[in-house]
Amino acid sequence: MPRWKPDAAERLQTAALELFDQQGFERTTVAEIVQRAELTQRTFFNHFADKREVLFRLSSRLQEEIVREIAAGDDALPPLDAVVRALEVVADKMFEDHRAVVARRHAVIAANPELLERELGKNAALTEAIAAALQARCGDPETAFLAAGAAMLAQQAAFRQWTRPGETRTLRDLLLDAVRSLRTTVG
Amino acid sequence: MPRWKPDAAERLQTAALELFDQQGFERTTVAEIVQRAELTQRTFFNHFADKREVLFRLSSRLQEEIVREIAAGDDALPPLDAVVRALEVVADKMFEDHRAVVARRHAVIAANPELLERELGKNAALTEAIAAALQARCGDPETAFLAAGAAMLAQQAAFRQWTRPGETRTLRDLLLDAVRSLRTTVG
DNA sequence: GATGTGATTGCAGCTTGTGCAATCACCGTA
DNA sequence: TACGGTGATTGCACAAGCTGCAATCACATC
Repeated sequence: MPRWKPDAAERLQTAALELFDQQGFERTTVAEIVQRAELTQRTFFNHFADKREVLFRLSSRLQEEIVREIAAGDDALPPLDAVVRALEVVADKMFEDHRAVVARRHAVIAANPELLERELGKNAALTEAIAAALQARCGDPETAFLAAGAAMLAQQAAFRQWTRPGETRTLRDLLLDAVRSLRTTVG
Repeated sequence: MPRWKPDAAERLQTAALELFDQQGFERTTVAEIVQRAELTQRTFFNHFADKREVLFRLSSRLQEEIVREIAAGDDALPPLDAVVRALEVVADKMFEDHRAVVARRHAVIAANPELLERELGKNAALTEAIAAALQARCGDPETAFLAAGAAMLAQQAAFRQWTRPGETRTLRDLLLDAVRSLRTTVG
């Protein structure tokens, strides 16, 4: 028989999400999480740099997908459209079918300032990565940064709406709406 | 004679900034900071919620000024222009004459992921406050959010440039340039 | 002169996070 | 089958961040 039960990281994430959801992030200790996942504290910190990171297991993959999609896109597209198209593709691939889980996770994050800060950090890193991908194509760093930031702003507005109870439109449609609104508001 | 030396919070901030600048945020302990400021750890945590917060003493005042300036502005201005005007005024009042100190502080923050996350949190809170101030005037929440986010994006681009060594233009001018670039990129 | 206020302090204790060494199933190779 | 390397997990000791509670005592007020 195997020495350990498989999927330690996933078990830790699941246990953590359940506990954070029930009793809040601050009122949950790492000791409780590892007890539920039948592991030890040391193992928790082998998998995750800190207590917050357990909720962001997929963000690096998300960033890779988006950057790849930008690089694979049509070079003739204006920078903002290039990013938006990539976000559409990834929204369909990684979000659309998991609205309930994603909304649940987002509620946990939104309920705690520390987790919110971590998410902002991930978003900022993603924005930088997008800007770098754009710059590899179009050149000008400031344009790349502004296009990346604008796209992420629209994405954020769309995501907020998408996780509202009762909302049924797809994230892709909401993103396109948000881009239209942004063009009106800025232009 | 007075029981304690005055301005404890300011002394703590000064001591912390010096130490962070010399040896980095992570390599500096709260014990070192309070020793330099001639206070105790308990007093440090009476003044600041955590070790990072010592670098953000002025951010609440900054937020108040900007929100007040938006409320005091011309009601007929489109939302983005209303925010930009407020940012211009506050840039002149609180930043323009302190480029060296501000750049120094920004370098310390940029050098550490934890501090960067905290700054992103402050910026997000400021964006929400701006959006709320706009919404009190123009109504639509999504437009308010997008205008606030777009203005903060331009502000961020301008600030980056303003703190570059050798840059001599004013933050106000750089902000207006960034808004123009944003309009081009988005529109 | 009595009294209340508030900034500071000491201390005990919990939680997060790290370095280092040890364990032991699994895998490839001889 | 035997053998040695790999890698995920663990225990332990410890630094550092942060909190609750009670005590101090200059200062202001009456």
